[in-house]
Amino acid sequence: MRPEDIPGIRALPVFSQIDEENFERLIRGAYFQSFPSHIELITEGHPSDFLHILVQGKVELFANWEGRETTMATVHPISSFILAATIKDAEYLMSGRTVERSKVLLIPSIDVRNVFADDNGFARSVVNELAQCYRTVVKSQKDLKLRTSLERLANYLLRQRARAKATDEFDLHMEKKKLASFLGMTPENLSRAFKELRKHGLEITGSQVRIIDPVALEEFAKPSRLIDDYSS
Amino acid sequence: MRPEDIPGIRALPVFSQIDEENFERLIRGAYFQSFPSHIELITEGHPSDFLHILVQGKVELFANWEGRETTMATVHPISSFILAATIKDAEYLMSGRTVERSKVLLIPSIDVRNVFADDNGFARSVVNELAQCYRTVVKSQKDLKLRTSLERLANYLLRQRARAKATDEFDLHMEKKKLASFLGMTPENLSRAFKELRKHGLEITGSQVRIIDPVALEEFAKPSRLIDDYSS
DNA sequence: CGCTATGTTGATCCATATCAATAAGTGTGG
DNA sequence: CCACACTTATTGATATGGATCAACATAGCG
Repeated sequence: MRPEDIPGIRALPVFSQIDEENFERLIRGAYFQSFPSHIELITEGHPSDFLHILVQGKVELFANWEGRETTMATVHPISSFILAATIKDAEYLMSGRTVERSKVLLIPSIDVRNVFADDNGFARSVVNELAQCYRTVVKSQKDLKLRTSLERLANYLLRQRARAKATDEFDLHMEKKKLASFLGMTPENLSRAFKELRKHGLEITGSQVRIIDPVALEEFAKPSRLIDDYSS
Repeated sequence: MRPEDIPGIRALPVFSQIDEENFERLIRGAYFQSFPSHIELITEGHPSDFLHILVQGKVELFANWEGRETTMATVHPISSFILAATIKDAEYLMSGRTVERSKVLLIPSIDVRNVFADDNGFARSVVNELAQCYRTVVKSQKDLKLRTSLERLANYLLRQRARAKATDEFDLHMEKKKLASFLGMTPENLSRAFKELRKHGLEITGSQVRIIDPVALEEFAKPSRLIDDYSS
């Protein structure tokens, strides 16, 4: 564990309220590992041995059933993933793979559970983290059940725009294939959906998105605080 | 608050690790309320004033967007709902209405947050509860994205069978209309799906389900521990 | 530079939604 | 307790969003 990496980890919301001594305990057994792209880090159904913290790169969480596969989420630095499985000492519900060169901090799950049992500040941070995760999935569920794929795409793009500090030109930071899977559609359908959104003030060239007419796009997408606001 | 109701509340997992004194503090400001059927208890977008605990009856959690509506979950006694919003002091993401005469314990959210801040056992119970909620929604998301509506119905029925202690004859404890919405389909489609499942060993008369051939149904549904096991 | 995976476009198919008409429940008030 | 009204459930006909299949273009990578 390189000393210069510690502050970033320490600053994570999930570790913010933790006692200094217990934080030491946590990272004592932890270690960084670098992975090339397209490496499966965790596999659904396996027990949680490590809490993963993505420090650099990008990780896709996905799930399989009967030969089908779907992208559930993308993890960006710096954030932890599969916290719930670690705390519950349960098996992973999702698999995770790198989509680019990534650096991950691996904290033995047993240490996480031990510190969780001892450190009251940490327990409260975990609550916040899990409440956030839960509410995010609920929003995503509403998105899936209440909207058509075209509406989901339009709202997704508006959320990306907000993340990109409201600039009207930004990059899809994802292969279209994965974006399609994330949005619950096929690549072909996504391709056509992008064309369809030209009617609502959108342009796309490769992975470069340009929102020509934000008002028109919003008018079509009808974003909702209760679905699209990922800050609460 | 009637004394005879307390033990059931106290026994809830979410209150199990709480200090006696703090439990008192929690229920001091709490009160029971009885509602007829079809009453909206909470509304999405509103701030969380009370943690709700359903003691008797049944409550449907649902969500709206642009005139559309979908059933997200059904709450059965005895369990709390909208815990995440209460802890985070955030607005509700779902609305809730009674679907039959129900009795609900209302605990002021402010008390819940105060006790959460003071009581370490409670903080840990909340973690368990939220981790459970999170994993349940993730499973439900996988169900939605990886399966067709027919497969979702078949697996739903197998889960109900497990809940009914593996008896092959049981009641749908829900209107078909709501079941359809919960499963992400229309009532018409559900009606046809039930008929289709006759090929796979299922019979239904009104709300009475009979699984004639559990093996055939499982063979079709292909239930998965990582989607359908609601105990972990 | 060429192989392989991704993306696009067109044609077609299918699952599911929508529309419409009954039928069957269910709750309410007389 | 019955009758009416209203909601829910079923069934059929049709429409459509989205999937699948296929061919080709493009781009990223070794």
